[in-house]
Amino acid sequence: MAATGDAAYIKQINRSLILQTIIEEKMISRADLSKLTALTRATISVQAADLLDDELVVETQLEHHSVGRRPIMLSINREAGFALGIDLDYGAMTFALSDLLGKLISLETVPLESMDYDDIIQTAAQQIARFQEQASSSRYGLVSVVVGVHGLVTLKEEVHFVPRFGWNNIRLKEDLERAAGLSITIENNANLCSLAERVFEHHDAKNLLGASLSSGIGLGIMMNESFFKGEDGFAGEPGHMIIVPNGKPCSCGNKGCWEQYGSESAFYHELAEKKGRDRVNHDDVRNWLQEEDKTVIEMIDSFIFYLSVGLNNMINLYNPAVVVLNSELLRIYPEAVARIEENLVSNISHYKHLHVSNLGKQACVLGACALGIKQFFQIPTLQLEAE
Amino acid sequence: MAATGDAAYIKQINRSLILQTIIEEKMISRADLSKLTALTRATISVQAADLLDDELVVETQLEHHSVGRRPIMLSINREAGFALGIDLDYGAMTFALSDLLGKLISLETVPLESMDYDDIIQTAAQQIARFQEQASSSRYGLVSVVVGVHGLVTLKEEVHFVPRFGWNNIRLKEDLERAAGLSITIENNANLCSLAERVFEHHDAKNLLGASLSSGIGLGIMMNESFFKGEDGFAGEPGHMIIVPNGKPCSCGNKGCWEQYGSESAFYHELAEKKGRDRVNHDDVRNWLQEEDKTVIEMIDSFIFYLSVGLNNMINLYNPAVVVLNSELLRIYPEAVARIEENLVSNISHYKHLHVSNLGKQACVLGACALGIKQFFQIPTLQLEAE
DNA sequence: AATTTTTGTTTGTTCACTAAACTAACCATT
DNA sequence: AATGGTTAGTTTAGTGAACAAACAAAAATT
Repeated sequence: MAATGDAAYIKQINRSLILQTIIEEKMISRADLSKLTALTRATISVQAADLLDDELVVETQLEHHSVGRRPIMLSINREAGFALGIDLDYGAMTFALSDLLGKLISLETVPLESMDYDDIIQTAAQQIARFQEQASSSRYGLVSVVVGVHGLVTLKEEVHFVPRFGWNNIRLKEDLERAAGLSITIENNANLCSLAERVFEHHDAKNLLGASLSSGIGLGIMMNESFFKGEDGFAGEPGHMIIVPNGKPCSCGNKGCWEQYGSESAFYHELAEKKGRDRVNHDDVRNWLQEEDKTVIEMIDSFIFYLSVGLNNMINLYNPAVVVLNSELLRIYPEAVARIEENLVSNISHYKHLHVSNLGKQACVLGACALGIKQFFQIPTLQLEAE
Repeated sequence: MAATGDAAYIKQINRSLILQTIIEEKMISRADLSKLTALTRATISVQAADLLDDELVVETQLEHHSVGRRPIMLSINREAGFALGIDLDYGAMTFALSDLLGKLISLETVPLESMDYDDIIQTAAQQIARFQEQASSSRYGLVSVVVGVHGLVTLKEEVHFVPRFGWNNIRLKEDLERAAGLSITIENNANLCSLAERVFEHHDAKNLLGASLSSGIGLGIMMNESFFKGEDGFAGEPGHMIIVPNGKPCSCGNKGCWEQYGSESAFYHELAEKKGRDRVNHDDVRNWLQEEDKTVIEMIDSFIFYLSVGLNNMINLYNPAVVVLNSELLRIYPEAVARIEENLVSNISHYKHLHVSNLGKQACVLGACALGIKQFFQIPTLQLEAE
């Protein structure tokens, strides 16, 4: 059983604390680390020596214009290793390589021609090998590979269900690890998006919801610096929350699910019907909006009403500090946030801020890199600059 | 800043682990503790000596019928102190005194004649003093006083809002601590109910939802052995989840909130209307059910439909292992669970078990005692026998 | 040049753990 | 009764990481 405590455990705790403080402060002396962490200067010196030895931090001499001995500044050796984040989306895989402070080194999107599982594994493995080669000259090489999957992922990182690919209970982790020859982390894409918002954008939000609106509605829940996953890892499926009893039928077996009313594809689908078209896309909507097309504005208002109903429910259930909506549609509708907030009037709902994401489609890969960095440093919280 | 590690911290971690193991195993030797905790026998001996010294555990010699030296069994000194749990409900306060293993020593309900805040504080303080006297001969006396409040409680234990009492931003903790002269913990009643279910009933459910249906719908969320509270402490207010857009108006300012459809009082209210009565109560419904009254059965079915809609939503958002419904109404309708489960058919919803609570109205005070015991022993998880 | 101030290192102590040897107590067999 | 085997619990020596305090280094101020 047992997670017992011993000296090594203490040292690990304090090492994490020190690393985390260095990342937050960007550049800091041993003396200041001692003040911030409440560890003695002696302890800091020993730990700093270990970190220097491991090449995880570097020393810098700055000029100094106050009394006392000049401090030796410590900062993260950001190129000691690299993190690879992968967004395994329908139709395309996106790869992001970042340094240890989350700065993007390269960002590439590879279209997925084949839907065949083995082909996808092969393509991914080839790309991973390429990035591994690119990172190989650094001290630690590729420190992590994290794959974002647009579906249900269990606590054991098994892929339980991915609607667009038609995958059921796939052992993606094992298959990809075998093909690529290194350890891989599988995570739900909405979780990665919410982590990205937390790490790169909302440094004050300890409790954050990230909702991705596209074909369905994905929800990433960051509470107290960690993902909220529930018993199996399936927490946060708000798309199948019933908001209209006996409403539109849904593929899940129920009627009136939120994603039949509040997802972007529901919006496009209904708009196409109203416009008597086969399909409409993002650019059509943008043009209609510039022309102040009445039908479109009415439909957006209706969309926002149903969106707000679901948001109201999530806010009541999770009490987040910040809610981030990742939606291409809302990005082109400047009043979106104001319009939604007009609907969030209950005196029970408590949240601090509602935003439309700035990270957009990069959120998933950025979150994947961030997760890899967190794991590598073994730190519970991470705050980085997007550049 | 900083929660740093040092030797004392290690010792505390291992002490908690040992105490928790003794509670789980009820009676265990040092040698077996060593096996279960992976600490060496030497370490266990030192810690056991401390615990004996603190009178938190006692030694027992049992007869023994196998080879080798006879073990000295350790078990919790259950009467070293007592926990007091208080349910501050509208109209009545319930007090439960338990030993350190959660066995009820006394259970008393005091009607609240006055609604005046100061009178309530006075009454509570007097009762607390009585129980403190009762516990005073033990080594630690009253080790904790936990008050369950039927409303929103912040992370700092401020009472933000209690509908039935009309309280807003009340400093109940401070006022009661001053009047009673000891430290007091304030907690939301639904949280305490869910803790009680976890501690006394569902020992395998790491992730549990406890929903209390009465005048409103309260939700206690136990995830990974701790309360899920959100940014302010207000997470889990499903009563104000909108399940009927533009539905019945609610006091919260929205329309179509779940508690207008799925709470017991909504049910009674609507039934009274249908029956052309001023009001109906629990016994009326029980009688009608025995007579197989058609109106009542129809109405229960409708109630269960709306109840299921909300449960479906909570299950999708939290992915719990176990959902416990605390409802007097459902207790007298034996098919309740089966009927609800007929509605939970989505292939996205994941939960393991749905139950109607056995603890009923005692859940809150039992959970309050359990919380006090957890705090006193400083252990993250607790499993006790209800007797 | 001497003084003050701050940074970082060195030395010695404390504390909780482990490992291994030891003592204690019991059963089984001869 | 004596011996051997087995399990329970204690003692002792050693390790690692923290802390405290003294010390050394380096800069600005006087």
